[in-house]
Amino acid sequence: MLPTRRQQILAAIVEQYIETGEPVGSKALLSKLDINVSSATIRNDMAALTAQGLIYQPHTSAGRIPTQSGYRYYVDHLMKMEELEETDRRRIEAGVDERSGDPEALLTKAGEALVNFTNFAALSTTPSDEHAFIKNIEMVPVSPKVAMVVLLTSTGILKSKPCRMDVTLTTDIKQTFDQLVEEQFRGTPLADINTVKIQTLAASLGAKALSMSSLLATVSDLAEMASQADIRLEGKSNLLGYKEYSDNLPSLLKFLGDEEPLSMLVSSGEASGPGIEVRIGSENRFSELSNSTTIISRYQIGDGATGAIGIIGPTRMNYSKLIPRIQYLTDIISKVLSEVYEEDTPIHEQTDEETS
Amino acid sequence: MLPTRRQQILAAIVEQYIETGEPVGSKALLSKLDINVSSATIRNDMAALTAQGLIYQPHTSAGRIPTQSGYRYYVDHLMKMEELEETDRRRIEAGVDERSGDPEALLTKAGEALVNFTNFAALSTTPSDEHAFIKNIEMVPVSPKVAMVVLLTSTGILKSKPCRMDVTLTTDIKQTFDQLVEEQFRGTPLADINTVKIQTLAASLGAKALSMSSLLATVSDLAEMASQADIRLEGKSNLLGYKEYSDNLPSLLKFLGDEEPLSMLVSSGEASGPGIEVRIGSENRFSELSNSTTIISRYQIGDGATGAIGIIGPTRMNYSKLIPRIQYLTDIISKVLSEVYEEDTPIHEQTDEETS
DNA sequence: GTTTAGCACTCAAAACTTTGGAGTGCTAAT
DNA sequence: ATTAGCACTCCAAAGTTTTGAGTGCTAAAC
Repeated sequence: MLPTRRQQILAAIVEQYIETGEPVGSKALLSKLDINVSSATIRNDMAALTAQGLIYQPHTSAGRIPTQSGYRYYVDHLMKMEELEETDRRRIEAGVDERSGDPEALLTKAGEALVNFTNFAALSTTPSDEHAFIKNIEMVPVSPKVAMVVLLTSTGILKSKPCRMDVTLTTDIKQTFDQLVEEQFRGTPLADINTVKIQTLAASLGAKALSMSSLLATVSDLAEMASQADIRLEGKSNLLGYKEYSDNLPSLLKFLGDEEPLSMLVSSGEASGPGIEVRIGSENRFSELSNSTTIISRYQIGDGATGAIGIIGPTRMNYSKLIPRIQYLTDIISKVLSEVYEEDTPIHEQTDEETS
Repeated sequence: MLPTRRQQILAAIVEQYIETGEPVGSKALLSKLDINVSSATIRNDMAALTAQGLIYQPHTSAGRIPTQSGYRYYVDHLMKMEELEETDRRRIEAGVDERSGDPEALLTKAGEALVNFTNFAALSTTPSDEHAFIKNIEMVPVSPKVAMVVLLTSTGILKSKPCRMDVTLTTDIKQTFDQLVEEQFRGTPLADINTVKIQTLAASLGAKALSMSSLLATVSDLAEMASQADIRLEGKSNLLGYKEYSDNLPSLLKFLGDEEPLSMLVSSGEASGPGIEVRIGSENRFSELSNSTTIISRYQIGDGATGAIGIIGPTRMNYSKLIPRIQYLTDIISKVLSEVYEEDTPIHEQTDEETS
């Protein structure tokens, strides 16, 4: 455990550096920390902190900058979370004002809100739930050989895809398909739809298999699409301008342009439930992020589907301000989505009885 | 009309400058243009071209750079379109390989393809058609008071929106709605759906109006959403790195982040049909684009819906190479989409007879 | 033992200077 | 109309100087 004064000094260095972006010298600390020691004493402490790897000098005659471990120590032990003002809350709420409860729209809005109030890049994923099931599948003819197939899940995710048929569409085909949906798909967990299931199903159709095959393949694709959360990243261009990125912007932007590493980034957290996770520099496992911090927060709908939102920015970011804000945004998302999607049971049948 | 040699000189300056980005001097031209005059002669011609405002010098002792008018003259009179190699064609085709014919997916892919082969920012709009009509509307309950409403148009655009009900959903409500869709909406041109129509319709429902009102409002919203093309811009971050933007990148990116000016940009072209339009510098009406060129090309599905794709980049771009490529990409888009959506008539009824 | 004043030292950044060369415009000759 | 020749301009790159913030160390003070 660090002596108190050294903790104060480290905290002051981190906060000052976050604010100004300039290396912090002993004199500057003196005025910031009204503490009754001389600059020489502070220099001694700074030398000790440097030896411990918590701060470093960019060159011999410069002030100190926090190292990655320095930030980590600060976040873990020294940081005081900044309380949210009422106006902050209201601004965050306004940013995700999406009354309809469409999860995709809401998450997009949340991402935009993060981009706006953090000035970093923001990522968001739609909810995914291994227990999600198919609520409905519709097939609508669009032209003689093309039908639009639409799948809706219990978590409110809607995916659609055109299906190009091998044969001309007939009402017969549509009826067969609708029946199949009714008997085989509605209520089925997404996880249960796989190529094996689709193939055995096709086999059982006998003569009708031919006309159904491309439709079934489309259903399978849609189930696949709906079960994996999609991830989006916004505000990449916010990252320009941060001088810590001036060297390696191209490689960072390229990295962020790919979906795959991003979703690894999101999913690689502790598999545990909700919570906020701060990864500093190389704690993100990707070399492209070695001078970035990610703050990723998980939301949960009722006690079912989960997803994440978060930001990516330079390690020099205002942790004590951002963390509570992201936390609050996450809480709102959980709340709004839970209101709409909490009850897992389809109401179709229930209301049937009620009204009769 | 410019004398032939001056034309040659202007063309050579434009081409050389496009290639290297450096001001072009008289000696450099001498070797590029094997022409039997001395550098002094060329200098005289260059002085004349400068006087006419077609080229300029960044400073007294530098070579020449094309002005906006210089580029314009080049594009209008001097440029030789570069023929497409077979491999180019194939690469472009591969870039938009989207067999399904979903217009939104296809246009997104086309935008990505443009981003990749031009290294600029690319914009694309989904098709919009004032004669488009409603193909189908589905309403699927999601929770006791929320239904997902999905609208599909004759042009293959699918829009969905959750609708939060004032009352609990019942099968009765669903039946009423489905009947309404059948009788009032299916086949109706999108342009005919407006708040007046919705209100008169609601009035005619009598007692049922209350339970229908939010659903009808949602339908109205969806029709609105479906009738206006959405526009997307990709590859903004490609614009980093061009030194012509090093000053005013932030304002440019901010401008490109807004949808509204972008759609004005796309729609402000001559209202005429298909065709490719090159706007250089201030020919784009926005001050933020004063050192950018936009190349915007319109595609058309059959003889109905139209949309646009295009690029935004610095005025220093390879016009003779890009224009034919964008043209070719446009042709492909038109062709692929026409194949699927050309026939405007719903086939539901036709096939009914065929199979009976 | 911890703290402090004082001083020599270091080094990056900014300001300034030097140099080289590409390119021009002009003039007088062809 | 074209050209050779020359004086001139001015940027860019490289080199130089100046400045000042900040350090580490030492020896004295608490």
